Amino acid sequence: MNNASAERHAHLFKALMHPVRLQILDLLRNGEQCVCHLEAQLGQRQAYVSQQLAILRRAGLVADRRDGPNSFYRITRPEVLTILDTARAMVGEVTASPVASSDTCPCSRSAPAPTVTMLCSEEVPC
Amino acid sequence: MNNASAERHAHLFKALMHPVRLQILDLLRNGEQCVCHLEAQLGQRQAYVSQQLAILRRAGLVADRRDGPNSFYRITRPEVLTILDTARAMVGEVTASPVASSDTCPCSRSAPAPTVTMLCSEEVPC
DNA sequence: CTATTGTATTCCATTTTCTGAATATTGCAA
DNA sequence: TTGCAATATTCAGAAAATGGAATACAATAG
Repeated sequence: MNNASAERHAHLFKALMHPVRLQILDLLRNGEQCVCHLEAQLGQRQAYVSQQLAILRRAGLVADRRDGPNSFYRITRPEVLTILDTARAMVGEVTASPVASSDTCPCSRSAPAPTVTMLCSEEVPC
Repeated sequence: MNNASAERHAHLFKALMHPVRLQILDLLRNGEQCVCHLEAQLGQRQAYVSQQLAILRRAGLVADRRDGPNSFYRITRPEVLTILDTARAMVGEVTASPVASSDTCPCSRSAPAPTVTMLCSEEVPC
C-alpha cells in the first residue's frame, strides 16, 4: 500500500470514526430513510444530523433523494455494511441489529393509522 | 446499534483513520515485523513509527514481542485485514498489494550477504 | 560498570474535528 | 405573494489528532 492509497483509505475511515455517523449508516442498512426519521431514531437535533449526513455524503458513502419537502438518504457503497459487520465482530458483539423498523418510512404524510409507533407525519411532525 | 456500541466501533475506526497506521497494518499482513523493518519500509523516523505502533497497540489491533534488542509487531485481529480489503474495493483499487517485499529486511546494517530472504535476527540485527 | 543499539514515551505547537447556535434554503400550500 | 415545515449551511469555541523534537528505557557488548 503506497502513500496515496493509504491516504484514500484513511479518508474513508475518517468518515467512519464518528459514533453518530456509524449509527446513521446502520439505520440506512435496510434502505433509505428520511432525515426526520433519522433525527427521531438518533435523538439528535436536526441540524446536527444534517451535518453528519453531509460528511457521509462528501465521503461518497450516502446519497440523497428529494421527495417533496423530505430528503431521503441511502447507502451508495454497500461494502460499508460489510465493514460495519466485520467491525462488530471485532468489538465483540454478537447480535446483529434487529433490522430497525425500517420497513416503512414513518414520515409518510399520507396519514398512517394513528396508533403506536408513529413517527413524523403531518399530524405528528418530527 | 446503540450509543455505547457506536462508541466502541468509532474507537476502532479512529485507529484506522491514519495513513501510516494503515500502511503498518498492511506491512504486517504476512506476519510479524520488527520495528526497524517497518521504519525502513515506511521511510519514517523511528520515534514516529513507534508512536503509531503504540496507538495501534492501545486499540488492540497489534501486539508486540520482544526478542533481544528488537521488538516484533504482529496483527492480533485478523479481521482488520478483511476490513482493509473491503476498503480497498471501495476506494477503487483492484490490485492486492504485491506481498510487500517482506522477505528481506532492509534494515540489516551489519551488511548481510546481499542475497535474499534475510530478516532481522540475532545474527543480522536491524 | 559504561557505551551502543533498538525502541518507547513525553512534551508541545499546529492542524483538524466536534458540536452548539444561528441562519439560509427548499418545497409546498393557502 | 406570505407562511410554514423540512432540510442544509455557516460560524466559532472547545476538544482531539498530528507530527517534530527531545528524552527515557531496555538489551547487549565490552
